[in-house]
Formats: sequence, structure tokens, C-alpha cells
Amino acid sequence: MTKIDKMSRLVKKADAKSAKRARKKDDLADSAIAALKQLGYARTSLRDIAELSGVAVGTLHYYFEDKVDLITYCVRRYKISFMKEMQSILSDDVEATQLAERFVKGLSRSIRRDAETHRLWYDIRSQAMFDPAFHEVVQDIENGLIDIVGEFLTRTGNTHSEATPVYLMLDAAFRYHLQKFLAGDQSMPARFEAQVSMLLASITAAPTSGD
Amino acid sequence: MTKIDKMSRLVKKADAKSAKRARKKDDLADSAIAALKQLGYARTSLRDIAELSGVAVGTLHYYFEDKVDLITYCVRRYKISFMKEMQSILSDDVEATQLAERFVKGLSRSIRRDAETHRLWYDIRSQAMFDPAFHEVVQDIENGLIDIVGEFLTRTGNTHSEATPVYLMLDAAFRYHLQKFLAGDQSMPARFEAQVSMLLASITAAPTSGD
DNA sequence: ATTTGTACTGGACAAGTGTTCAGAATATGT
DNA sequence: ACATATTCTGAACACTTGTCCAGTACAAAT
Repeated sequence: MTKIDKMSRLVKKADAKSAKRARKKDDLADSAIAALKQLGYARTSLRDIAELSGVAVGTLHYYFEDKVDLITYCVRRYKISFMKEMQSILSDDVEATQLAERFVKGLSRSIRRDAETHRLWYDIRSQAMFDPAFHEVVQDIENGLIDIVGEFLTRTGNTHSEATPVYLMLDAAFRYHLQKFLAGDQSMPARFEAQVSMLLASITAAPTSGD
Repeated sequence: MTKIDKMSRLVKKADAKSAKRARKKDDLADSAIAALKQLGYARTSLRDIAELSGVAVGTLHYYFEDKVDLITYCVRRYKISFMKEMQSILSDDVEATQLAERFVKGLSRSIRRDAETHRLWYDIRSQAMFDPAFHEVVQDIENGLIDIVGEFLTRTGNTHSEATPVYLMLDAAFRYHLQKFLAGDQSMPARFEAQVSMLLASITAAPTSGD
């Protein structure tokens, strides 16, 4: 069985290698996010990222194809972690009204805590309107967000089919209050909470008379 | 009265001068918009704009302070013309339901016809999250849009106070369908119409139970 | 015809961009 | 200890960027 032994060992080594590489890649991505969330996509150069990561510019190209690859990787990484956070709220075993409250609170807390990172998402989403290179990430993430809203709706006893319009409403409110919060108005997370829970209440109370 | 004559003549001359200058400025802005709507803020250089305008780069700086000044001027100019269009729909003397229909139709037509220009607005709005130089334009325009929605609501027999949330909803739907339309889905303007008129119906039918 | 003023040009400038790659440093395997 | 692979460096490259400004073209006024 030396042959199989060798093989499995080689496989393990290879896995460890790629795992280590992946970890390093994520480290770099985290540094990159720290830079990107301050300056945005267009104004952040690879040199900015390299400096903040403590590596040379070449290293970035060693781990990422090009700038677009790096940025999309970062956005994906960040947004997925946000989505997981929301998912974990949805997995709480509580009744509908309390779930809704926690959900909205989770969002408003994210405005307060991760405002600068979220604006990166809106930046890339706008870029996608001009550059097809960003279509895929944006599509993927937006579908993921709609799924979460859909899950939220079913968990609170609503029709799953209304996921898209409800997502749009949440997204608009989120963006608007985020924008004002970033402009200096500290009251925005609270106002977001108030407005959204009101809107959600009107949704759950009177389901849209579709067909 | 030669003195007054002279003065009034001078004033007239000065006015003609500045009027001519303003016209030329607007011409340049229109060319600039044509360039900007194709490439977006970050990817459009002053040389691109100059080439498309048929003038030298220096000329742009002769009429505009700097790049930010040029871009904000363009966005304002374009968006104001869009807002005037919407205003003219609101000034039609028709009953509420028909007004709502025309309003939504106006929006969906704008998705189809001015998709590329509208994305410039979303681009600048995102930039404003990073660059305070854009705060003012974005604030002004967004307030203008909210006003229009408010006027629409009063004209259709709703409470004016709900302007912001309704604006947010319209904006979200507009942006979403615009994005998908730009990605190639021709059915989006129609879908936008359907979705929005449904949402508006649910608003007007059951006013939000605020207080 | 000559001065004055406005409109415009386009080259020069300094600073920045993403990307590449020969070679050094470090780690891994024998 | 040595050899092989991997990881990383940072200078170099070819371009692009916004801005500036001496100088030209043209119009208006004297």
C-alpha cells in the first residue's frame, strides 16, 4: 500500500498548500477591504493596498489575477460574511414579530458598525452598470440578498414570491440611511429601524393584493 | 441721459456675453454627458470629453473649475431636465388613477430611453459616499426627487408626509430594473411598470398606519 | 489701424496607474 | 547539506491622469 500511502500523503500536502495559500489570500483581501472601504474602487490603487497589507505590489498579482479580480474577491468575501450574519438571525427559533424585530435591528446595527464597508458594495454595484466585469458578483450577491429576504418572509408567515419587491424596499431604505449616516447624521440607524419596521408591519398586515 | 444710455448698453452687452458663455458651457456639458454616460465618472477622462466635444482640453478648464465641477454641472443639468419632465406630467389635469398611470409610464419610458444617462446619477450618488465634493449635488437632487414624489402623493390624494418612503421604494425599483435592462433584459421597463403600479395601489388603498 | 479683451489651443509637467518579471529570499523535500 | 519549489520583492515599463499656462486666433471697441 506504499503507493496509496504516497498518494494520500501527496494529496494532503497539496491540500495543506492550497489551504495555506487560501488563508494568505484572505489575509490580503482583508487588508484590501480596509483600504477600499476608505477610498472606494476607483480611488484605491494597488499600491495603497500593498502598503496597507505590508507586502509588495507584485505579491498582489501573485495572488490575484488583476485589479478587478482582487476587488470582486473582496466584495464577495465581505458581503458573504454579512449575509451569514443575517442568516444566523433567521435561524433563531423565535416567533414572527420578534424575528422581524431582530432582523431590522441586525440591519440597523450594520449601518452603524459597517457603514464604510457597505458603501463599497454600492460602489461596485454602480460600477457594474458600466463594466460587465462586475456583472457576475453583483448578480450573485443580489440574488443571495433576495433569498435572505425570501426566507425572512416565509419565516414571518408571508408569501415567498414577494421577496424581490420587499428586498428593493429594504435595500432602498438601507442605502438612504447609510448615506445620511455617512454624511454625519448619527440618528439615521434609529430612524431606519423606525421606518422599516413600520413598512414591514404594513406589508405583513395587508398582503399585496396580487392574484 | 447719455450716462444712463451707456450704462444700460453696457449691462446689455455684459448680459449677452454671459448668456453666450452660459450657452457654450451647456453645449460642452451636453457633450460631456454623452461621454460620461458611456464610461461613468471614474473612467471618463477630460481628454475623452474634449475629443468628443471637438475642443482642446484647456477649453474645458476655461469653462469649468475642475473635473468635479464639470461632472456635478453635468449631473445637475441632466437630472433637472428629467425632473422637469416628471413635473410636466404632474401638471396634467387628470384624475388620480390616470395621473398615477401616466407617472409610472413616464418613469418606465425613461428607463428605456435614458438608461445610460440615469446610470451616471447612480454612479455619482455612490461616489458621494466617498467624496464629500459630491454631497451637495446629490443632496439637492435627491431632495428635488422627494419633492416630486410628495407632489405626486398630494395630487393622488395621499399624505405628503409619506414622500420619503415612497420615493425610496420608487428609486429602488427604478434602479433595479434599470440595472437589469442595461444588462440586456428588454422586458424590464414593462415589469417595472407592473410592479410599481401594484405597489402604488397597495399604498393608496391602505395608507400606512403610522399615527 | 491699433489697442484691448475674450476665446481657445496644445504642449509641458508632475504625479499617478496597472502590470510585468528577473532575481532574491524563504520554505520544503531529499 | 543540497536541490527544488514556492513565495515575494521592487525596479522598470508604457501609459494615462488632471492641471497649468505661454502663446495664438479672433472679435470688439477706440
